[in-house]
Amino acid sequence: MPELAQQIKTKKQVVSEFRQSEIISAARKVFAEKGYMAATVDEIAAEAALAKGTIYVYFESKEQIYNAVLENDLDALRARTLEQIAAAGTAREKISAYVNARFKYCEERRDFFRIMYIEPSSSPVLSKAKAREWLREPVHQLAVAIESAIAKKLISPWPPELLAWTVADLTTGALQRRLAGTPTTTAREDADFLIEFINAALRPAQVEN
Amino acid sequence: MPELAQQIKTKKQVVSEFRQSEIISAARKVFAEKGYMAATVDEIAAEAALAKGTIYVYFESKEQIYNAVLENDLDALRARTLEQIAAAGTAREKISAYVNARFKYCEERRDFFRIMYIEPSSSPVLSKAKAREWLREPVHQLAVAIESAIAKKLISPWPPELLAWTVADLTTGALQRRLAGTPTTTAREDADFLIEFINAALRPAQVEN
DNA sequence: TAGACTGTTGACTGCTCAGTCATTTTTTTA
DNA sequence: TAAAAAAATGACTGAGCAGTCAACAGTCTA
Repeated sequence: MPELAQQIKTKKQVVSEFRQSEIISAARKVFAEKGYMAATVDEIAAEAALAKGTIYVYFESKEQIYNAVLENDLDALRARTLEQIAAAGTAREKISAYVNARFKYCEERRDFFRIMYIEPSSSPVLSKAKAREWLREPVHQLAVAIESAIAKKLISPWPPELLAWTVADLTTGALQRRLAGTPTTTAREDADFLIEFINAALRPAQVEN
Repeated sequence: MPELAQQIKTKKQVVSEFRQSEIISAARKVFAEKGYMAATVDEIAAEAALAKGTIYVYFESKEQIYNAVLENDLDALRARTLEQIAAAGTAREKISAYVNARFKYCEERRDFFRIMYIEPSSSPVLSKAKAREWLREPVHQLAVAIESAIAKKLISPWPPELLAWTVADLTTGALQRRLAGTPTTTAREDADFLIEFINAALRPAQVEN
């Protein structure tokens, strides 16, 4: 009965994945609150309403849980950002799309962003270098679009990669500030300001006649 | 013999301060490498070539050592940035001064910046909120200068505080990127690009005739 | 329903590390 | 140079926590 075996195995996997995602959700919350080092596996277990032993059935270590949380969310963020960028037409629109995608995702997944922005890179975990790797592709897409816009003289001739990273920095900075305090402005206002600011900088210098 | 007592006490204080600053230096290095949580007092002691017990003669706790490191360096950074801003004339020059002061200090005090940019805020330590407090004043000075430049129509009419924080974000972002990887550009190039970029954005929109 | 099997549990173990303090070393005083 | 004072030391203690595992609970099979 190979089909049945197949069936059983699949069911098992489904349950296992469900448990894993439950644990990841609990861990995300705890890590966002305490940071990697200060968070305990007991807390994650309590948050997930499971015993510690059960956690270790589905994950090998605290570190692996942490990596699972980050990989999961970084992957989704990357996919979404790339999607939005691809859907946009001009370089300026792609930049808007980038900024907006980040702001939106940050609102939706506050805990993930807290981990991203607040976590030390020096833990024995997925380093910020690895995380940066994940963020690289969207930024690179921006750079490509910027490059061709520069060729068409639509925007000032600056190094495209540098410009793209600058857009990323502005977005990160604004989001970090929002996460750090109680923001006095709405996310929309902040995002719009950023986009306006970037567009102003990109405006090619007026040609002297 | 009050003078002698005075003398003795002063000498004691001098020695004590010397020891403290030795410990702070060692701690800065270790914290920069490992982060607050992962760093151990034993490592700091080894780095300072002292026994752990001696550390506890001059500081009450690991947390206090950490705070001493940050307060010390944040204070110097703030003072220097304010100085440079004050010395500059126009708003644009003040912005340059801000960016340059940060870049310079970052080169000089790599370890401090590593702690600043890489440390979790969630440790039971001087929070990023407190650190932000320290960074607030220079940014505010920038905002003041920007405000009056806007009044003179020298730069685009955007919210001054927001603009000032944007300058800070750009600087922080660029420095973080430099610290994260092996930079392919010089600090000068990065700083100059930033300043150019900001100036381009600040350029008032050309008036249509 | 007995027995086998799968998933869950939380008390327990071993290790790390912040902080202590009785002892030793160095410096000062007389 | 001997006694007293100050500074430095590092072995030790207790707390906290990652990871384990023998026992238990729930589910399926014959």
